[in-house]
Amino acid sequence: MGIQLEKVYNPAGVEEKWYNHWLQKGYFHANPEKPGRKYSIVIPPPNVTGILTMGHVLNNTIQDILARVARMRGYETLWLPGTDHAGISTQVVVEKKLRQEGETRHDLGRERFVRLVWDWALKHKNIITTQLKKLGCSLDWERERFTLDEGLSYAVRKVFVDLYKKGLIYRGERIINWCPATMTALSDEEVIYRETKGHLWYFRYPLADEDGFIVVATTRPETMVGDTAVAVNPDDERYKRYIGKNVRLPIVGRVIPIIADEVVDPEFGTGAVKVTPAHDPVDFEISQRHGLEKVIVMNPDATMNENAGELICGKDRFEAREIVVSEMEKLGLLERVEDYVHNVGYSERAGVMVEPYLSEQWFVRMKPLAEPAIRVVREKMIKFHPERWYKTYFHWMENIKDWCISRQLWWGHRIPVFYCRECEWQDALMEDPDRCPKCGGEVYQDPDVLDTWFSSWLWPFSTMGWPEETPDLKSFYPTDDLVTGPDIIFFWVARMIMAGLEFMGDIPFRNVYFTGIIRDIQGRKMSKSLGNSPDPLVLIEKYGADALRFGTMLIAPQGQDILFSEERIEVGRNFMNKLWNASRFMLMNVEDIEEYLNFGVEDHQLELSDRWILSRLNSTIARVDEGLSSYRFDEVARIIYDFTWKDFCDWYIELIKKRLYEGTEVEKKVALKTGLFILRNLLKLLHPYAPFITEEIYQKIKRKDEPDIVVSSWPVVDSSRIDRGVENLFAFIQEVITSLRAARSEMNIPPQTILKLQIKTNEDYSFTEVLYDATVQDYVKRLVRVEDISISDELEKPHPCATVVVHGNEFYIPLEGVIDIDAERRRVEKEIKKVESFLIAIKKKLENENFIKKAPPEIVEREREKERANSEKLRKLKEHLKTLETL
RNA sequence: GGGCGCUUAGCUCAGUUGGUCCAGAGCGCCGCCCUUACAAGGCGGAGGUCAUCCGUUCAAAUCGGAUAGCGCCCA
Repeated sequence: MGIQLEKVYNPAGVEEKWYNHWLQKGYFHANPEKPGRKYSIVIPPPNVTGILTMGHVLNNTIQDILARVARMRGYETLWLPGTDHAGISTQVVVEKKLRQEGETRHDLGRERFVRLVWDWALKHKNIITTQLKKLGCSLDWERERFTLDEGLSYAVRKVFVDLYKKGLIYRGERIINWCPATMTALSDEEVIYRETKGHLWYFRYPLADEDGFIVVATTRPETMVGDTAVAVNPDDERYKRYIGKNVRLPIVGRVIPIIADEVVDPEFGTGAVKVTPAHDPVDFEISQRHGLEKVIVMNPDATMNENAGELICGKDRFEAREIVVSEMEKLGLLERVEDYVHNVGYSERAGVMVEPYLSEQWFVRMKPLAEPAIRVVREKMIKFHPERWYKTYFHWMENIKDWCISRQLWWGHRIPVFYCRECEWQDALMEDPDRCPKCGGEVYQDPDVLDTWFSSWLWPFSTMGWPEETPDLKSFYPTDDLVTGPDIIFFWVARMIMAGLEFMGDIPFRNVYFTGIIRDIQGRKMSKSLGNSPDPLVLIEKYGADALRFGTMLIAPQGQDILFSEERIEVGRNFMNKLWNASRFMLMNVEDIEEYLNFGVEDHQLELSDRWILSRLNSTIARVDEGLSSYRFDEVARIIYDFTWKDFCDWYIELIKKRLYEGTEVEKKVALKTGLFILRNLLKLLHPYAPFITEEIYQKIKRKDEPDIVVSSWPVVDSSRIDRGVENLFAFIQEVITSLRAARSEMNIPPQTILKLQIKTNEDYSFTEVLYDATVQDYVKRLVRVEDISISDELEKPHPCATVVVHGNEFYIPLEGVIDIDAERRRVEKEIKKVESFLIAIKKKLENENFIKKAPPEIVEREREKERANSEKLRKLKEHLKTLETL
């Protein structure tokens, strides 16, 4: 009875079985010594503490597709896994946990705290790596890395020391973004600007040496206690006479100068602004130009410090704001308050308002690193997909600012700089020193750690063993593709390019594919707080990993954000089930698979449907290859989907049933062999998208000595099998069948009713001859449910009947007995209307002299042909309508 | 303020170099069917002035410009 499969595909069990099998066979392990072509990708390391999100599903499915295709194409393929220690967010999570137990990290001390975070991180790392395995990712787990690994930490230290010696790392006092919640500095990229409703307060600052005052507008009243000047634009006529005079700062009583500086926008507020050098980046610049004093008025936790004066010392910045405003009002110095919407920076991780804060931090000088990184992208040594990200990249790179890399955290790579307690000595070193090399005094290490991205930017080569010259680096660097979200183009992509060029002397990757961002169906970003972020593991359990992957790919157009809804995954599941059942059908007709695979088919034994499906298969392979090489993963998914469902299932399988059930032994074998050939290739094309189900089915239809699908060979286009003639002929037959089915349905003829059919052919049209072919007539009989066909070029039209016209040929369905004349009349009238409006459009074209003159001849000819066929169709339909009316 | 993107069927989106799809798919909707691979299915159907306006062209959903609305990034 053939090989039996379950009626419904059930992914549970199947997925784990094959993943373990693949791992056990070592298919994902890359050998750098193996001769031949290499392919490599490094994973964008997910946060250790993270869990799999839909974003990861999208991103890693694409990488897996690339890796699996490369593997099947015979490349020695490395997809390198790993995780990121995610400095701030990990430390925040563990501190929060500690707080619930009533402790702080300071209670534990640095060493114990870091150990605690390590435990936590390692525990979580397994969660995300297990999830990636569930998704089916073909990662080389023997090479798994973590940014705090010994090897990677060594690379980080070496890079720091090298850059320090080169003078590209320096320590300086600057305005940085300070996160008062986590009490650390942040880089510019870690600040998110959000439009925020606030106010503009107009304060009167009394002149110091005469009556009157100057009015300044500010959004941050609490910082006024740190003002060391008032600034106006030098060209502002209103204020020219004040420049050089002084004001007495209310509340604190300090006398500060009125200065002129170009950056002051006369349009903002009153045109006079307060200058608070220690709490505003622009004011800091002004202070540098004018030699102003910088007064820090806040503590690291954003409470006001003793410099702020008694009134607000110790108060939180927002409380201080209210106190200052009411005090100013009390003093009669508050002129007015306006509503004001402005962009305010928030900490990416902690979500609180970032404080521009003067402090001493470590920086990387970026300009010298950026220059070559701009060049390699400009010269297209690295390509971006889609291309529009070039512009974003260049804009950022050309306006690059120094990178603040020190963080006041404990979790991370400690800055390898040592200071002497006795003398001025300081240095960055690869080995921890015992004593000061200069004076022999006691030394201590800088307490801060490095920005997490300071290790991530080395990822493409630090994971491969750099600074050692390893075989991995030789074989797999530069990597081929990087797949990531555009949200980290600055954080990560740009910096990796700089690091690759600086330390490897070569680009880190050849192509960057930027995915879209997954949103919910309303277009909102997925977030924990909205609760709109589905758990991919739940989806995998419900629908299977293949369905999740395929469904996601189907809706992920290049460079566009993706609106996710679970229904999309159902589409994936339904497709897997369809494939499963098509395979089930093929297999239930097979007793012994080897027998069929060994059966040789001669070309003349192929039927029209065989030639057609072989042609379709090969053009499908070509389109899939093309789609993959242009990173059109959604399009490739659609091409495979359509070929499988429409061409293979709806048409081909339906057409071979006659041979399987009623054909000779040879006919049956030819049909099955061809069908299995199609199925085998189809499974291979689909495997990168849906690795599990394709392996499960392939195992049942492969020869015992053939390799598993995961390491089988990628289908190659056989262009001798692409036959446009056959495809056109078949399209005609499809049109005949579809038109007859539509007629049936519109006349409410129940599916059980078997019809008779008479065909009056018209030899003036190109495909007519094929209608006399017995095989083709069988196609029509089976798919339209007709039992008897009579055919001739001169045929008496039966009365009453339904008439369908396709390419000049008339198809009569005798309607004796249970016919519905009114339905046929309605149907024909509708059809006539359609043809008429089409003809009007064509005639309009053909009557246009310019069209005849200027359009290419073949286009004109095509239109003429359309006109001829449709005029004839119209004439015949009208005739038919007349006969119907006489009834 | 600068840059980028989007606007096609009720919903979500395809439509790669302008003319062989009188505009396609999935979901939803309507009708008929549990036809021995599949009801997670089959067959058929309804539904769109391709945001608006102007232009280029023999020909525009497709190219150019302007407008409107939405979204993102940067300052």
